[in-house]
Amino acid sequence: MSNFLGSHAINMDAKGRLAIPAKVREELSHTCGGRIVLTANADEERCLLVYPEPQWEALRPQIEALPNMNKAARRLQRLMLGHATPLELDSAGRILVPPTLRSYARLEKKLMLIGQGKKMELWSEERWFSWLDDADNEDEMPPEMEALSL
Amino acid sequence: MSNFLGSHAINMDAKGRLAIPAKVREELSHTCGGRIVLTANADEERCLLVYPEPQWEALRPQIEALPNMNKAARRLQRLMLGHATPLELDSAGRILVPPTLRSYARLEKKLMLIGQGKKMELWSEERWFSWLDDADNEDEMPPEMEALSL
DNA sequence: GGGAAAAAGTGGTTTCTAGTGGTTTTTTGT
DNA sequence: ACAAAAAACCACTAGAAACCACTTTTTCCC
Repeated sequence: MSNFLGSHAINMDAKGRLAIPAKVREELSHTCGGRIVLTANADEERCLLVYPEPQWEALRPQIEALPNMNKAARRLQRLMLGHATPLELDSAGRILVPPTLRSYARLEKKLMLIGQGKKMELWSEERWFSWLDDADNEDEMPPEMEALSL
Repeated sequence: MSNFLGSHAINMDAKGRLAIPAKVREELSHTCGGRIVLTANADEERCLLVYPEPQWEALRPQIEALPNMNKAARRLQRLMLGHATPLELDSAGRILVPPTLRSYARLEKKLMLIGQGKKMELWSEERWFSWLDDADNEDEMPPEMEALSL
C-alpha cells in the first residue's frame, strides 16, 4: 500500500512534461511499477489527483456505479472519469500532462506536488499558496474529526 | 467491456466530420469493431452520447420498456430513441455527425469528447467549459457518494 | 572538507503518425 | 438524364512522442 507524504516543488517544461522527484519515483515503482492515473479533483479546489493505478482501479467502479440521475453524482463522474488518464513515466522519469488537465488545474511552470497518503495532489504553485493563505475553515467538522487527538 | 476515460479536444470540419482521437479509436475497434451509436442526452445538459453498439443494444430495450404514461419517461424515449443513429468510422477514423444531432447539441467547430466509462459524451467546447465553471453543486448527494473516500 | 563519480533534472532533435483538407466518384432526387 | 449532394478516396502538413545529449546537484570516499 502506497504512502505518499510531504510536498515537493517541481517545474513543468514548455511541452507539459514534469519530472517526478526521485523519492516519489521510488515509492511509485514498487507500488505500481510506475503506472499511475492522473485525474481532476472533484471538489472546489482545482487541482489534479495522482493515483497509483491499483488505487484508481479500486475507486473507479464505485464512481461508475453512482446513480447518475442525480446531479451531484453526474458532476463527480464527469470530472473524475472524464479526466482520468493513465500515464507512464518516460525514460527520464517524467510524465506528460495532457493539455485538458493542464488547463483544468491552471498549471503553468511552477507546480506543487502534495502527498496525501494513498494519493498525491498536483497544484499550481500560485494556487497552492493562495489556498494556504485563505484557509476559510468555516465548515463544521464530521464527528470522526472532532474525536481526533493530534 | 469498454472503458472510456479522459477528455479530448477535437475539431469538427465544415462537413460535420470529426476525427476520433487515436487512443479512443483503438478502444472502439476492439469493443465494437468501430460500430457506434450516437444519440441525445436526456438530462438538462445538451450533449450527445456515444455508445459502442453492444452497449446501446443492452440499453435500448430498457428504454423501450419504460411505462410511457409517465411524462418523464416519454421525454426520455423521445430524446434517446428518437435521436439514436448508428455510425461507422470512415477510412480516416472519422464519423459524420447528422445535422439533427449537430443542432440538438449546438455543436460548432470546437468540441470536447468526455469519457464516462461505458460511454462517452460529446459537447460543444463552449458549453462544456461553462458547465465546468457553473459548479452549481446544490443538489444533495446520494448516500453512496457521501460515503466515498477519494 | 574537497574532489570525483553517479544520479537527477533539463532541454533539444528527429522521426512518425494522427489529423486535416481537398478531389473524385457514386448515389439520389427531380 | 442531369444536377446536386453525399460518401469514399487520397495526399499533405503539423504536432506529438520517442530518442539522445548535456548540465547541475548530491553523495560517497579519500
